[in-house]
Amino acid sequence: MKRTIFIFTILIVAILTLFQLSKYTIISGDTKIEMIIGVIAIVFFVIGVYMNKRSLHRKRLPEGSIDHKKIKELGLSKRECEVLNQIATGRSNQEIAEKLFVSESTVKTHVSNILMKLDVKRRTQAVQKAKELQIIAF
Amino acid sequence: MKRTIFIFTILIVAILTLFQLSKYTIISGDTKIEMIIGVIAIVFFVIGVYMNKRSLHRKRLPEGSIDHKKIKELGLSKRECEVLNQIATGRSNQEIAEKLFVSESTVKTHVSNILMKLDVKRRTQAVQKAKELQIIAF
DNA sequence: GTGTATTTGGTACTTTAGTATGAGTTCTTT
DNA sequence: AAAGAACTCATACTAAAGTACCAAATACAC
Repeated sequence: MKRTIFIFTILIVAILTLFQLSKYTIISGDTKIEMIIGVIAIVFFVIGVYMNKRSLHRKRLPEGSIDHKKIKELGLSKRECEVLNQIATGRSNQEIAEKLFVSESTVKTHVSNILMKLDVKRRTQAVQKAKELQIIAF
Repeated sequence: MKRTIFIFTILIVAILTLFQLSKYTIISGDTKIEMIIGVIAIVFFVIGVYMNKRSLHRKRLPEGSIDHKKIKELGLSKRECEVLNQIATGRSNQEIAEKLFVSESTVKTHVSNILMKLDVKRRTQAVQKAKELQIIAF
């Protein structure tokens, strides 16, 4: 949020400077008007492209925001959600165990519970359903 | 492609018109230079936003269409792609076999080849990678 | 502090997934 | 028609994944 304010401040300053500059140059009369207009056009075009990109990014990334209501409905615990996300990245039980510093048995228990709660039979289906329900960040 | 040329033509015409208009108005001397610059700035800002949106849309929406080049690069056959899509829906080898009217052995062979070509070890990873490479419709 | 839910872990077992190898069939390309 | 790629299927095997059942440590609310 601080960065946004910072960027906007710089932007406004830049715009005002451009305005002043253009006025000043016109009065002195030794620069062609086309040049100034060209510069302004390019600058604002770039600004337009840049700001649009930023706003679109902001909309895309927070799709990572998860449906916490549905998670509660399904009764998924924190740990189970972690495991579910690990499954979604394509990791094996063994790899998940190493990543979360627990035994493979524990992971298997979690996986079993996840499959039950999501009402599916395989981990691949779990990933599919989790995506549909938007309870994972993918 | 035709539409792109059409849009660009209109754009260039609009820009030239603006230039001429600005020059004309300055000569007549009864409009303030700030107004003209402001209009140009706004117009080019809008153009920037619009064009950026279009180019981004072109990249995002046809994600439903698959990267056929990459499929060829990887050497994936038609059947293998079908199996890959089935895997992505969370189906088991047995279920895929029934869906495609072949034996489970055949499916296993396909899956093995897919894993090799995608350079992964598990079907869950294959789904993950296939999504990244945009070779499945998900 | 008592009870409930979570997290952890184990054993034993069944099922599914994946590998390796070989081979017959179909389809296309030259 | 011959070569090569793609598709098919089988057997035998190893490796994961998943189930069932149990149990202890921890956390947390009441």
